[in-house]
Amino acid sequence: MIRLHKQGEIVQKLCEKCSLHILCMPVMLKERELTDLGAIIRQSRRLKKGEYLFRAGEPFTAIFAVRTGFFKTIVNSQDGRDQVTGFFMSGELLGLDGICNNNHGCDAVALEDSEVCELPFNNMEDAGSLLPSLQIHFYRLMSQEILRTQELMLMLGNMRAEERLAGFLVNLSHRLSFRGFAANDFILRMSREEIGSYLGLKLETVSRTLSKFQQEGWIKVEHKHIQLLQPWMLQEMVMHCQKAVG
Amino acid sequence: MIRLHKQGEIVQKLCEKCSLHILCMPVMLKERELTDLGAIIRQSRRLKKGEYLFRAGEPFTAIFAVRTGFFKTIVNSQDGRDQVTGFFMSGELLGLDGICNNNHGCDAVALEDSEVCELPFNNMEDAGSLLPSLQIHFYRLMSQEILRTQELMLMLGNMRAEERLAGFLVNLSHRLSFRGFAANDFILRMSREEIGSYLGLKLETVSRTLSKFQQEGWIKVEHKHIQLLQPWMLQEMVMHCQKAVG
DNA sequence: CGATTTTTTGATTGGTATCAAACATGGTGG
DNA sequence: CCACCATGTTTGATACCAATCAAAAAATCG
Repeated sequence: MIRLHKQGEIVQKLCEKCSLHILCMPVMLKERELTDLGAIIRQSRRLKKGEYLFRAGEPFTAIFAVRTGFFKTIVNSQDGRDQVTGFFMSGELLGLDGICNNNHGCDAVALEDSEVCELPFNNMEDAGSLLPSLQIHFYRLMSQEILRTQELMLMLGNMRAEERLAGFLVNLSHRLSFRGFAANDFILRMSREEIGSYLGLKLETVSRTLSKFQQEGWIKVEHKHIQLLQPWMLQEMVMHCQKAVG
Repeated sequence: MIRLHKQGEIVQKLCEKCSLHILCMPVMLKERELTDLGAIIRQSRRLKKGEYLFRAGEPFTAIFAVRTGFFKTIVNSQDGRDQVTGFFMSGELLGLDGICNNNHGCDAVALEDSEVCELPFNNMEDAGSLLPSLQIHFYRLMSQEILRTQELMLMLGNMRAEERLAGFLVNLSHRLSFRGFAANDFILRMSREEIGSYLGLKLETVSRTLSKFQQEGWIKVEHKHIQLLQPWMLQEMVMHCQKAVG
């Protein structure tokens, strides 16, 4: 938990749902450990829309937790084609794929003015040996990222355009509501093209599919403002998709 | 390194390239640490072809390193469709996605008679605090798994059937050669359908594409026996694919 | 050897990409 | 404040790749 912030209460609320909560809330820890942990989280960093938090290939020194704002990550293939591999909102972690080779495996770009907490990885290592529970917590976070990419693989490998987009909207809705935002009324921070890249579709297909969902009465689309009118229909589509269409 | 094995030398050779090498080779560690580490790796376990090492949902207690043989992992989607998410050969790690929720996120099935080393995760936690370098090594392994799935996502999201299969063969070739096997002459341990599931293709497409590669003279296919005659052509196809086809 | 499973190959269908053009949006500078 | 341009979005027509349906051939297993 970052201290000395003007809007202390708001920050605390954000932090409650953060993956790094345990690192920031020394209250739960013993007195001795508290002092040791003081230096783990470094002061937050602000980024303007479009700014890069890090780029693929840059030396890896820290992991980041989104405090406010929205990010995307992009992997660059050898031949210039690149793909969005994730969208990250407050409380979510960026940069875990950099640990492996000591340099970042993807670009991270702010999709709106944002703020992140920086966790230098060296401190992390030290803290891990001091606090076994922290080490395990961190294993969990990394494992969760593996689960996330597995789910995405399932979408990319098995699902049709409509199912992928439905899955995307439902997932976004869940994550927003978990963080206390409206589940069925939100602003898309990313372009149609970025959604397409993430889902392995072309931007025209994304646009067409959103229009179709609107015609069906399942959602309301006003540019980037999305309302889920019948979210259960989207959920349905992700679950047994071949029936819903065939 | 498992001791007291009949074919000591062969085992040692296999272990040299194993991800868990560092856990098994106490030679590199100080005397005191050696004793502590004695109990980390548990005796290996044998599985017959078709046997499950673990199933999705089962309580997670250990991570496994393939010692000999070949495995696939499968994620089950809610509606019954499932997808192969990886193939694992000797030295590679299975079960990392189970840490997150304390139960396994996928099935792991032996594709031939196999043997694994079992690493109880509790021991792992203890060992991590004793040996910081070990903890970091383990972070690296998990990060590597994230990188692997990212690469696969790129294939599933961006590539055409030919490119995916070329990428698959090249990847297999690299991993085999890293472990001292022939790079351009190997036996596929999995069926066409399993390859298809992994690559987001139907088995017919896999079969057709292999036939096409053979007609081009790039590979030789004899059932499960594959020879790469012009591996650079496959590599080429993965790198700048649109040119090679358009 | 026969039964079952896997693989190959062909014909057709269908979903998404591609190409193209109109339209809306948001930011910039006059 | 508005005109303007660059960018992003929608929608339509067409093309193409891979899925599907189908059937024969080959391999595996008991």
